[in-house]
Amino acid sequence: MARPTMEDVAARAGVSRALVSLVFNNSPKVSEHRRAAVLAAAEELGYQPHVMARALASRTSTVLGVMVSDLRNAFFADVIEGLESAARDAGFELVLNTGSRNPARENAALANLLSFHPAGVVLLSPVLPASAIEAAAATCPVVLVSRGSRLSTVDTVNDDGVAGSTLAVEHLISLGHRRIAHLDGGSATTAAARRKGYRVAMARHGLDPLVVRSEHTDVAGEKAVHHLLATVERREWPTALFAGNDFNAFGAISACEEEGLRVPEDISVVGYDNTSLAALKRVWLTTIDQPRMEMGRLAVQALLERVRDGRTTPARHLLHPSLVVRGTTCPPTA
Amino acid sequence: MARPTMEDVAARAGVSRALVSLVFNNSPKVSEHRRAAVLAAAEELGYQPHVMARALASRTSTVLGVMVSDLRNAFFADVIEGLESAARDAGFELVLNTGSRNPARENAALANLLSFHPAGVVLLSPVLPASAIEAAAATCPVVLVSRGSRLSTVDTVNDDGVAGSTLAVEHLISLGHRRIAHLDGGSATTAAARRKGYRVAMARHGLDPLVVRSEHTDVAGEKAVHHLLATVERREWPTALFAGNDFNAFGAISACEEEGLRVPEDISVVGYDNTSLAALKRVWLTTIDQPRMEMGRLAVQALLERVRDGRTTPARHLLHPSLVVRGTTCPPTA
DNA sequence: CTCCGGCGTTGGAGCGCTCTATTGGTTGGA
DNA sequence: TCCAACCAATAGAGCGCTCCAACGCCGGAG
Repeated sequence: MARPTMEDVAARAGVSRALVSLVFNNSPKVSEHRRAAVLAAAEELGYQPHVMARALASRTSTVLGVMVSDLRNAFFADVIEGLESAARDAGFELVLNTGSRNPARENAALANLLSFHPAGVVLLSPVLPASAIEAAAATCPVVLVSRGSRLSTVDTVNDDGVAGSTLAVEHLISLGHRRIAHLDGGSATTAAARRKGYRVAMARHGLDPLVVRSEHTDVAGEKAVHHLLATVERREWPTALFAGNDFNAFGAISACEEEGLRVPEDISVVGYDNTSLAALKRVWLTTIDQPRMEMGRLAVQALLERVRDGRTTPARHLLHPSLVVRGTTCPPTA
Repeated sequence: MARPTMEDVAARAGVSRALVSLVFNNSPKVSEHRRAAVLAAAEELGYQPHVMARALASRTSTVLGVMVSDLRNAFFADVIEGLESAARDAGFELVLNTGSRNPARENAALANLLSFHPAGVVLLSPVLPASAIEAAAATCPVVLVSRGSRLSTVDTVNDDGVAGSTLAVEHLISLGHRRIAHLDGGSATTAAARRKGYRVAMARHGLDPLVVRSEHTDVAGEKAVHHLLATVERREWPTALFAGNDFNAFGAISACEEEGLRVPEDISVVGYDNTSLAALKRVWLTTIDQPRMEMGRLAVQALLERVRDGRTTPARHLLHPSLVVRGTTCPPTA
């Protein structure tokens, strides 16, 4: 278990420890034959530089802390893949932590991350109070994903929920729909922007908005539709539904079918998020896709700009979502 | 950004650096009033011990490396939650990495993890060659999750796929089914055990097995069912399907409905994995649940036993899956 | 033949911490 | 009264590495 150190490599290669260090930081001022000797010795011993020792000595960290509010949410998995690939390219490593959408645990998780003295910290949709985020930002660069902030010390990466909703509504309108209801995401952080985009888009076309209070779950989507159909006169029924997210859409589709409405012939449904669920052949949901990997990459980039280029102005990335047309939308039947 | 060190705290509290160290390792041999003074000073300065420096000095690491072959798979998210909670309880931190189910990238990810000189490494369903795993095990304790191994230097944590299949088959038989087909998982690592359990359980009840080659995806499940129904005489059609996993089951259900078979009235379906998909109200799939969090916890425990208690014999955890009865199974209609 | 500049190389200090050995001060039993 | 025993506290070495200042060496200019 005792792993070889730089000293061991130096001894075996017949050089000084400093030279080994230079080789491993591929300094140009090392003669070719020495470099080869060092590399050979390292190879034979199975030597691998000690990240922590390096961090300590160089006073710079290659660690990027990542706090995920909810690992189970597949959305974050994609963002993390983006983070990971960007981090690897830049020579950084990720240290991951979960907060389970609980402020106290998120705080502990964040403290934990900070104890690594990381180069930067990425918070994925944290439920932390702004004060905690501000405190962290005093320590190292912080970037928020899927959560806004006014703090000038933190960067943010979000999808443009207003634009996403607009895409959904415009798509439905272009198909010929005019009575389009929105199943609202309630208290979810992303819900407000989506609702706003819906309202604005509807207004632009002179259409009356119809917002049904719901949540980002399949059960809520189901309930909302039953409620909607029960309270609205039949001939006033919407011909299209724009759900707050894919799960909600899934529940909404179930409810529609239970009510004897075929999707999409009788009623079109659009989701949001483009989760793996939406791509299942059976569901084949028309939905709004957020560039998740890209969001991860941008988060890392924002961090690096602060670390390497010394940027101090806040970066505000608002990414453009895109429409993924699948099988749950079609023109309304006259 | 310059963070306070132990030296700063010591100076402010009017004690030596060593005393501060003792306080932070809550040694019993520190007088109460000094402890209070140190804690107060640390609080005022916002001091937080530097994990890396500590690791270096103590020659022990509190880092647990985790390599996830595929972060997108929600299965691993649950396992990681288990790892995380167990690690936190034991005072360890997770360093995470992804391999994207690509041997070369997994190798790089593993090397990366090892450069932290972690206390141990958890590999979640790696596709790495055994030799790479063996090499890693020479460096620090290694535990494999959802992947077997003969190496005596590594521990393993798996679910008992044979037992899981048995549960599924016994459930169907107890409902009165006798013609039960299995939609095989093909090359997936877990498929062999599931297939075997199916065969054994069927044989025990004197029933003829019917294995349909498939994959762990919804599209494959759909295809398999269409193929099955096309090649088997109608009166010989199975009354129940045991799918290789939930996705496969989902596709299978779609296909059944397309063929005019109602689920579960005309045909029962059992999945495997109890993914979040299975719990969706619309799907409400009877399936086999793996104790994923528990698997994560056991993985950490296995590591700790090697690190702390010096265990050198391999641990082989085979966890018992359980049956989750939902809405896709019922007695066959005579 | 001496001197200088530059290159490849090295010693050593130090990053923030732990840990062993040791100090100085207090008790309590002989 | 003295010393062993004990306790709280500390000095200092060292973990594996980086980085700066300084070194020896060589070739070419003077």
